[in-house]
Amino acid sequence: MEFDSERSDHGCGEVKDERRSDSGVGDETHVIKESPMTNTKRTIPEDGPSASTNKKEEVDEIEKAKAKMSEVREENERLKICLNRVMNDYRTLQVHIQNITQQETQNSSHKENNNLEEIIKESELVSLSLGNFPSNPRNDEKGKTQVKEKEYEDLSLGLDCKFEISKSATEHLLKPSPENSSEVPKEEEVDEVSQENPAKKTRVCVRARCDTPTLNDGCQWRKYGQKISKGNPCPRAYYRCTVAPSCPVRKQVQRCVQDMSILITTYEGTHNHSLPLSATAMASATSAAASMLLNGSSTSHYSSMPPSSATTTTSSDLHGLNLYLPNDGSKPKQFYLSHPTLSISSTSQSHPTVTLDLTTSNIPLSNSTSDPNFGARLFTSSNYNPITRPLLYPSSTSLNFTSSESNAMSWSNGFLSYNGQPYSNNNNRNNILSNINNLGRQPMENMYHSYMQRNNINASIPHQGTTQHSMPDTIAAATKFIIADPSFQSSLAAALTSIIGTGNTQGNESSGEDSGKNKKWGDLFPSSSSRDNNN
DNA sequence: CGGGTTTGACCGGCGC
DNA sequence: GCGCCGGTCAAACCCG
Repeated sequence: MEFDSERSDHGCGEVKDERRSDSGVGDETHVIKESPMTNTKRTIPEDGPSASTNKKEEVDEIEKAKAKMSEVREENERLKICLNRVMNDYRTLQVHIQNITQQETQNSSHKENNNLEEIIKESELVSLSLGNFPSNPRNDEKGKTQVKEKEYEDLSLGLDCKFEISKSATEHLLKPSPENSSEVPKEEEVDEVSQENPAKKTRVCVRARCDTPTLNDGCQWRKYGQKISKGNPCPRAYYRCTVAPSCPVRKQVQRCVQDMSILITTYEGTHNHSLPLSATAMASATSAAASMLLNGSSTSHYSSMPPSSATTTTSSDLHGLNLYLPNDGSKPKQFYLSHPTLSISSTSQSHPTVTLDLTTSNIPLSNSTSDPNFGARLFTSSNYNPITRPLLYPSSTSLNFTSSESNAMSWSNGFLSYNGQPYSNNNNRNNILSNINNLGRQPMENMYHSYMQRNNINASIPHQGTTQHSMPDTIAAATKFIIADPSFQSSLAAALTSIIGTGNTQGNESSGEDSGKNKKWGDLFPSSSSRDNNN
């Protein structure tokens, strides 16, 4: 509850400040904070008896303030440089991945023409789902890579993830000319197209435990309708975003029929305005989830599972990574990360839907296994075929998923560590842990190269199914993926933020005991700063 | 009184 | 073509 009020306090009123700090990257904030201090200090020596010493102190204070400001400026500069570097790395790696994907496609095309056609079909299906694509058929390889690039951009636009990195990176990729600075026409274009094809927008469904009627996601919503939907006695509420009057974003809120404490929130559409920080967290999560789905839609890796049942959670590759253990029959085993449960699934309805399962429950949700360790179940359930997605250069990351039970995996400065309780359903625990640790000790560059190599290897191995990877490979692959994909890190962080928030609403709030609760975004993912500090 | 919610009516897509 | 169902509209209502 405290969290909710805090979030709402930091709601839309904060947008202005964030926008301001975008240009100055925090300079002004510091100036504003410091100037009253210096002002009050200045008034002291006028009344004081020893004016010279006080003046000296005043000068010292001013000098300190100046030094601090310059430090902040330097830090801002460092961050900018780091940001640029990340963007460059992102572009480079995306080109790499595209080349690899092209090679894979070419290699497998003569073997698996039918499947490739299916992939292309499904790729276009997802493209349509965003409502942002021209419907031109793309038959050549170049066209397909352009599709992927466009998909990536459209997802980020269509699902509200409008961070400067991804946006500018995709802009650079798509239009190398420097004339892309104007964002407004692009958004208008996107909105126009999406309005042209409103029935095929991708939706992002967020499942989270929440006592409140709606999930507090940082945006302002106005309820415009309520319906009893079939198969669920709980009414479904329809909300419209009211942050901007013309914002087309809508969300549906409904209680889960199996567990009334679970709130199912489905987002649809594109915000045509800046988002508050708390809203960008959720938008980031949904965008990352959707991008995982989307990027999993057009690869030459594919599951043997037919894209049949609409809502069945099945095992599939995640960016070429199978996060499921080999099936022992019915129950899929999952990759336990830490406290919150995060799953990503998709359904193939009229709206392709990505589901972020942020519930932290012992109660099995959908068809997942029980979750004795409150582990973060990380899996995809995609009816689309996976893809070798563009990878960001893995920056030096500190991704800490420490739970209250202290059984957690954590990334710190590019190294993965695992503390406390192990993997529950695993006999090869030591192998896994050693594998993880070995993996974690690799420099990030080596990790990337090894990943690329493995990708090439995997490209030559025909995929018989989605459960062919060994468990250590699964963990390693998942680890690599998470490390390498900042958007997914954002997703996880947003999920954690959301979980922490809902946890508070459930009366689990303690005054700062929770290690994650008071952590800021940058504390969770100080990737840019930590990397820069290494220089 | 303005803004948000409620709720019945209406519309369009889809399956039979 | 018909009916079901999800989604939206808009008038009435509520609340601060």
